[in-house]
Amino acid sequence: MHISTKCSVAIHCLIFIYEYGEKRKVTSDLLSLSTGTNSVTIRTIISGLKKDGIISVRPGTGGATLDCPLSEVTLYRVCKAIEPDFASKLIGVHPLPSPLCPVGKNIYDVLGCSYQKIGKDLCESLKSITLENILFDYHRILQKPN
Amino acid sequence: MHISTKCSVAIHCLIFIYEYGEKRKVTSDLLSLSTGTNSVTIRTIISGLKKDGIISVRPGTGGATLDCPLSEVTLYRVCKAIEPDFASKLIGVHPLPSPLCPVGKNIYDVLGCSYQKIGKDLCESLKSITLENILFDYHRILQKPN
DNA sequence: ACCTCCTGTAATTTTTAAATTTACATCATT
DNA sequence: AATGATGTAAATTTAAAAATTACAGGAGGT
Repeated sequence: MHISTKCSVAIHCLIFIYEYGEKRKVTSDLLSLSTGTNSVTIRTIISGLKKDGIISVRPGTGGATLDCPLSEVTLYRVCKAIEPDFASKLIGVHPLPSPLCPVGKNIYDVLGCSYQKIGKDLCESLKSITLENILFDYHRILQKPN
Repeated sequence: MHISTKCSVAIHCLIFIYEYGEKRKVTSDLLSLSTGTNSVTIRTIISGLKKDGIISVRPGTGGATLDCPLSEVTLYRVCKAIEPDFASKLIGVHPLPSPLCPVGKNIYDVLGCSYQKIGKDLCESLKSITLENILFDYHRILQKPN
């Protein structure tokens, strides 16, 4: 049905970790401040990224660092890490079509044919953008006056 | 942020109108029953499709009919008709990043670069599927035993 | 001309999903 | 042991989507 803002928060965190992860300890509280998102949400996102091997989090004492080449971190991988079945709920389907109507009885399967393709195409599109690309944009925007 | 279930309801309505629009008067109440969606929502969807020239609705007495070759009705056109700026809100962005943080201050613009491309790709994908394709799937599924 | 059935919208309420808050167990370092 | 983190679970709050209610038209039948 939708890709949540979690994806945006995740990328925000990854940029932050890349930029500051070596110099200082990047905790969920710090990311919470930078993103304006509460720290529990940050931790679930971070937890997903960690499980996927994109970042690692120092146990006990805390702090996150990138654990993967920038060019291998695609938007697809980020979305998948934080919401494994995001692609299948891109477009919502009305839940109560009439089983007495030939259209209503079959609409779910019919839409499935097309929506699967749309989902696959979206995944390809998300795979085409990497954290490397995004950091390039970030630095370009940073250097712009004002 | 997401493509709503309205898109699915719209396609359901279009299939229904194609199948029964000539034989009987397809009203919003009938579509409401078939889709399991209330008739006001149906009417706003129908209204969008009408404005786009996909269907026409007999004024006063009611009833909708297809007004466009099946091959020209793409999913893109349907989505656009019922939600003109659907592509720009595909992926949500967290609304309150810190303006004091270099990342927070620029994240909106940075994400914009990538999200615009994703949005464009999605539109292309949606353009590749027509009502003709969907009706083909529908009839194929109808003919399957059980 | 009037009644009926339908559309088109506006305004409100309900429902549902997402995000926040609260709470606490656990894990390293000091 | 004490501190400052993470990792989750459960409950509350918030915000978005859909349903409901209400009503002003339009066209055709009688």
